[in-house]
Amino acid sequence: MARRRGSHSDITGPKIREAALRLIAQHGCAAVSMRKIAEDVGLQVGALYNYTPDKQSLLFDLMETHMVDLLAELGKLPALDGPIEQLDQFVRFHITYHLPRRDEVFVSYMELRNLSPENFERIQALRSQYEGALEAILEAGEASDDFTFTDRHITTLSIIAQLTGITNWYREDGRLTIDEVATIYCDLIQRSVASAQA
Amino acid sequence: MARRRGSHSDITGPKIREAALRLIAQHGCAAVSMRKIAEDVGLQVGALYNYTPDKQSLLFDLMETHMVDLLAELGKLPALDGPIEQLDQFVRFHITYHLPRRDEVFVSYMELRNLSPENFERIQALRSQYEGALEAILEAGEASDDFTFTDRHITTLSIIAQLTGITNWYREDGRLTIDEVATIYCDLIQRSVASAQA
DNA sequence: AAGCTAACTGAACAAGCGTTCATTTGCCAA
DNA sequence: TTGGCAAATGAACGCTTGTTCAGTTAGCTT
Repeated sequence: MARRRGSHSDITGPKIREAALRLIAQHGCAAVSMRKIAEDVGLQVGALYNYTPDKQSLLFDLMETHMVDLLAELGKLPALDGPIEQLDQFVRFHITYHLPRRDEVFVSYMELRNLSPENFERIQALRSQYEGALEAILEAGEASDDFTFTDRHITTLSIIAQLTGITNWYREDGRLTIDEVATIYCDLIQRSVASAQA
Repeated sequence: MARRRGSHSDITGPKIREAALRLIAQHGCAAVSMRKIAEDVGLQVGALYNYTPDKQSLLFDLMETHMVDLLAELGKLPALDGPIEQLDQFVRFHITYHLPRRDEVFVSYMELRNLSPENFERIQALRSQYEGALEAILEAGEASDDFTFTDRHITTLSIIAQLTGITNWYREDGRLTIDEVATIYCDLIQRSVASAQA
């Protein structure tokens, strides 16, 4: 066989995805044309269609990849015993995973409304899986009397929002390292759910 | 004088703003054309330009109006004595003001990147003012030993993110009233900043 | 009733959009 | 060295975009 798919494709494919991710995060999906993505990579528009059937699929692929990768990494965490330790682990994982991936997070949250209904549902399902992991920790903590809250599900969503909000203000060259931010949030969140000390 | 500005203008102006806000919140600024806004109101495109010089100004106006109104309402709150009461008041105000204004909140947060640099700065300044009000409460609570946290500014941003996230999942026809949500969040947030009991 | 003018129409503008495809390029296997 | 095919080009498609503007409509003021 001569010239299998992959000689340039291995390089160009990821380059397109990287450019698309960066540009869409910056300007929004509807504001970034296929031509601008191609220009950023150094191609003509037509070439993009060797890598994606259409713009919608490209957007969906970026979002799905992010969510799948996130869940895969979450699954690799070592199992811990107590809910308090598990909550710390989750919070720290969320922060250290998300902060170096600002573009992915931005796109995955802001471009949901530009997905077709079926694509939207698939991303939502992945997101629910992630939220479910946190809610399970809260449930365990409730059972062991480590945690107390008025409404478990809302507490889950509250914590997720709190954590995801970090990507809106965190700057790598700011005064805090990712680890310091993680420590601050572990403290805030543990206190917000901790049962009153006996 | 005959036919002063205002005979139809009083009605059409707000109708355009309402339609623009709703459509932009739903689809994003770049995805909503001036023609779609006009169609929604029942006009031809050209008529819109009697009310806004261009699309950018329309978007900015929607965002600025929201922020200015928000700050005005915040300013009307009765002054309370203790930081704990002030924090409760702020949280409850944020929730009751924002939840019935989902479109405004959505647009004000998601369309920041579609603003020109100078318009962006003006909105950011208004937002900082709002965050400053919360930070002042936290500062007072720190001084009175009611509150304890690792980093005051980050705690401020964290609480704002936590509160603003509510608009992403709250549904008017859901199982909780706005007041119930407010109570849950007052509890969560108070516990996350409260000093250990003596 | 008449006339003024705010409000709106409808057509036009150049530019840009997503997508398609016949054609060219250039690397690799033979 | 040559043939084959993946990869990229470049032009074209019909359509939509934001914005402008000369002209039409209609309601208030006199």
